[in-house]
Amino acid sequence: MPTDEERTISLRERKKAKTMAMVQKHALRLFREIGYNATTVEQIAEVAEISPSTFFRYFPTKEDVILRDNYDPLIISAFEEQPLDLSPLAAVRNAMLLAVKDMSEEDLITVRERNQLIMSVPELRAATLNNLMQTMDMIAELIAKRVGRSPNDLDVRIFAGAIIGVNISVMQHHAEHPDSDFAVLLTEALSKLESGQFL
Amino acid sequence: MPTDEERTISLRERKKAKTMAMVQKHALRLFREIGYNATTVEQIAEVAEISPSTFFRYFPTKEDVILRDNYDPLIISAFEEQPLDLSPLAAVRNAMLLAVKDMSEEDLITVRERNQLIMSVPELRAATLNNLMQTMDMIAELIAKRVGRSPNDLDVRIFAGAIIGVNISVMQHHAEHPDSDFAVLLTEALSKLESGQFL
DNA sequence: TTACATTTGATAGTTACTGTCAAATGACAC
DNA sequence: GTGTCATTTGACAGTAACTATCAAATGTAA
Repeated sequence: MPTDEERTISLRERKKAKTMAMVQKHALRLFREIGYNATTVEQIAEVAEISPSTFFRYFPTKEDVILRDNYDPLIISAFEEQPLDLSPLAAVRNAMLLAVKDMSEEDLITVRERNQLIMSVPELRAATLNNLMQTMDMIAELIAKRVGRSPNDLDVRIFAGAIIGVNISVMQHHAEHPDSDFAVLLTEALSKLESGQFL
Repeated sequence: MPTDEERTISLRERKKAKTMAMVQKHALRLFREIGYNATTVEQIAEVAEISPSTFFRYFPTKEDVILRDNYDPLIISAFEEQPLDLSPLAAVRNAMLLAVKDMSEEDLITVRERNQLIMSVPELRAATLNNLMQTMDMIAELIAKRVGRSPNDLDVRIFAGAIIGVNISVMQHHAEHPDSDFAVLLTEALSKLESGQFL
């Protein structure tokens, strides 16, 4: 008995989604079991029962199998719902929190494990930081629109940079202290940024 | 007639330094002329008149030929000379500025060109951001010592993160606006961070 | 000049990734 | 169902960034 989704999404699309999920699952497992660099794409392809060519059709790089995520759109839509009387930073903070709060307990565990892996593998960390620059640009655009400035305005950019920098610290801390609550950490950190009183 | 340096440093060491400089010079030129990805290590080795094996002895990765720098030690020593009555952020700001001010006009041009290249090549940008995390850790350590806290203290880390984030924004802006004065930009940016009044 | 330590180049791998093409598979009209 | 078309897949042959190894070349120091 097909669900709603299965009715609207074609068999082809369903198979693709399934394959992609399987590949990611096996890849994450292998990376944790024998290490990121020690795991070859060939091995991943083998356990996921696809050819190496197909692997690269789904994921342009080996890194991508871990890094692919979609938080930015979530943040964008959450940000645009924030009341205009909030300060820019409060709006960003709420938007980021909403994106986190939307996740199930299970998702949070996955995210945490993923984060630990990323932070411990230089290649993954570098690629993640690179992605964060896109997020930074996105934040700059959102803020710029809100305060009626250009996204290229240096002040806007600095603001976005500080937010991302704080995020990186929190990610790092969270990877080292897995029991901490990411949402709480992030809220506090961004509040300190607003007051200018870090220490 | 050998100079002071030539007297204290062996022929072997002098040759190595010369080779390394040559390789970097040719690599930078080729990257700018035909692009980073289009330039192979083999090509660089050929024009620098060394074997590819030797290239990798000098530089562990192709990226490294561009990214290798030594600003951190400069910042450390400059930081430790800052009077204790300065705020932590003022001390960091002064230390970073001193590291920049120490450079000759020619150095500044090289740094600027290097920065433009780095920011325009994803691989180089990613690796640079990764390196900046080390700088972030270093700043956290310096600050921690100064205010008598642990380098793992989250507040200290957040502070260091914000500083690095601001730095990234300034680097990005400087790459897009080569005529701007990096030192001035950075000073203003870090001041805004201190007051908490970005916008 | 000799004896030793370090550096270099040649060679043969491995692995992430790219391009191409024919075979397999799903979509859709009938 | 059946045939036709578009999409997806796998096999194959490459490229380029590294890695490991070993003998030849070169600097060092007595």
